Amino acid sequence: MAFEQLQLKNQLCHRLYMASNSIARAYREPLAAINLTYPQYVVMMALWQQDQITIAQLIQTTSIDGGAMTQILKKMEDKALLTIVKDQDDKRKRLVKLTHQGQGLKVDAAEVPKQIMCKFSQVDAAQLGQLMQLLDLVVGDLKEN
Amino acid sequence: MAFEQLQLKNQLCHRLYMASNSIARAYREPLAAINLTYPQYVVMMALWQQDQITIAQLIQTTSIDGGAMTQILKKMEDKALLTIVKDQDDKRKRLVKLTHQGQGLKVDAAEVPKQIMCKFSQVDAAQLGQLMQLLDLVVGDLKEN
DNA sequence: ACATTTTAATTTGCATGCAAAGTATTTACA
DNA sequence: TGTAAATACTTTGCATGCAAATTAAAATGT
Repeated sequence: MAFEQLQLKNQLCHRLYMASNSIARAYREPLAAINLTYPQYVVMMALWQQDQITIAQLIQTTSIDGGAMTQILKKMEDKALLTIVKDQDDKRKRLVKLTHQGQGLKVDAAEVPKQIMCKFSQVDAAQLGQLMQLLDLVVGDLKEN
Repeated sequence: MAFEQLQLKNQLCHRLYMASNSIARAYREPLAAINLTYPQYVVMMALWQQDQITIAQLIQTTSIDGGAMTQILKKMEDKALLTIVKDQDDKRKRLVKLTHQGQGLKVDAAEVPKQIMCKFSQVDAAQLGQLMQLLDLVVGDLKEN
């Protein structure tokens, strides 16, 4: 029997696993400088894009797990980056809102992507674009069942 | 000031985050059928490729964190998939060895990649190959420094 | 209106990823 | 040779990702 399919080096999943961990690791230092973890940074990016959204919308935008989101938001609220208030129209929902401090962090955060881009020497911008397109296709294929 | 770099939809890291989680999620069911978690599956693939290696070699091959590896191997040993013995030449080292049962699992595991490939409809084999190459470049760039 | 179902969040338990500290051996070096 | 440095693992603490159970509130159906 042929087991090429079980060769680690032929596995897309393992490439993604390594690439995802690698880039998360690369973000760790720059993000630590502004006191954010990676998922917290993703939440901030979502809120800088659109503020005053429900937790469900935040989950939708970020693809972060709901169970994790509760914990992440709690820590971010402790750091006074945002506040969470009940939606008066639908009391099941809770609205997430950036604080002044949370909004201000955007300026410092803008440095983070630049620092990351500096790390790329073998890959050019066109290839990164192509890579993102391919990743979108993969995510799309895996989305529905 | 322009903040395009902080747009979530322009971030490679977020694409990788989603793609990696998506594919890990896709593996969950098929792997549960053979009672393996994803990292455990990676360890098994490494061992099916080369058995009787040290934990350091296993870490090198799989890119799994050392601290996590200890725990993962412990659970796999409990499931009787492998055994761990001290290397008599260098007593710091420990050798990981598949059990008969661990070796036998390879046949069932061979079905897993096939089931995953079935999920891809938008992406063809050539694109998957290209994607893997690009991911290698990214990992390479992020490796040093 | 009332019960059922659906939606929005939180909570809990398990399995990592990762940094940092700790232990046991082995190597290297003065 | 004796001590410092390096190597191979393990342990611990924190932050998720995810599934499953739970709670609260709103929407549906009869």
